[in-house]
Amino acid sequence: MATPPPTPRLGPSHAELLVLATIADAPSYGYAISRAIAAKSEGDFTLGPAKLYPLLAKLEKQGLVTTSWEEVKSDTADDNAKGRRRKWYSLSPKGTKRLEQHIDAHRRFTALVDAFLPEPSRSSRGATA
Amino acid sequence: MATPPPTPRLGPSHAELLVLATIADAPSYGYAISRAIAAKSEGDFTLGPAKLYPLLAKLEKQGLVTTSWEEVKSDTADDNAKGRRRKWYSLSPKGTKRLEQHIDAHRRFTALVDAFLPEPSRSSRGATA
DNA sequence: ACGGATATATCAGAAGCCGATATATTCAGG
DNA sequence: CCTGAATATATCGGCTTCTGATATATCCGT
Repeated sequence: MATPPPTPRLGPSHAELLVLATIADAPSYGYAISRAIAAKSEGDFTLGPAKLYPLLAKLEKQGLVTTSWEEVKSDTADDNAKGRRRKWYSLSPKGTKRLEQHIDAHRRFTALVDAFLPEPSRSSRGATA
Repeated sequence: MATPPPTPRLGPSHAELLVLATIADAPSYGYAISRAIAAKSEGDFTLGPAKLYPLLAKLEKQGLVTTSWEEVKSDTADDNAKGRRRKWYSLSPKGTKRLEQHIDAHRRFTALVDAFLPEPSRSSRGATA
């Protein structure tokens, strides 16, 4: 189901955290990152190209990720064919640190929300239904 | 302390969630809301006037909150004195629903983050090292 | 009476978001 | 083989929102 219209949108920190977390596991490239997030969230959270690529460019510019191009040639392709390009993103040490900051901030934010919502049943994970 | 410069900033959904959660407990007014959030987060998260008041105006416009003015007169004040004004914000039924959506989205986001971070030690709070 | 806290609010410049659009290649089906 | 969908990257324009600064006015402690 994945919830019909999730009124609240994702903020910039959200997107940055998700992207960094995605490539922390293993290096990946734009399109795959977008798919991975959509897949793992079952469509709840999506990162369109217009949001993703500028974000990746920003991360690269800030030295949080390192990049490299891969030429994806088909079997039938001519040797001179340019093929399709993939730009791979890896987490730099700086990016790892930033990710930790994001996670920490997220955890603090969660604690803050919990502080405003004393309901005991809500915050615990698991026990979904 | 409260972490020196928390690089990741708060997004719009973050702010909306916090404001709605704050007045869910009991009605409040702008300045108090700002203080409450800063206090409960120990200064980690702050909502300045330029962010708060436009946001409150938006919430009111969308019918998520209902408002009323209070005239705060001092004991020594003349009866004709205008006094200081407080604009109180209460959560409307619509706002309650929106808050639940926010909380739900936040929980799903948290689960998504956890999905990318299989480390078992991470999701529990404390033990920062 | 003075400064700091209370209390609300706006402005201008910057940043970021979203849907649409562009380009090009590869793959699957008819 | 040809067409359309998927893969893959990227930008544009309009709009919303963020941020720091500024503005106004009152109340309280010393």
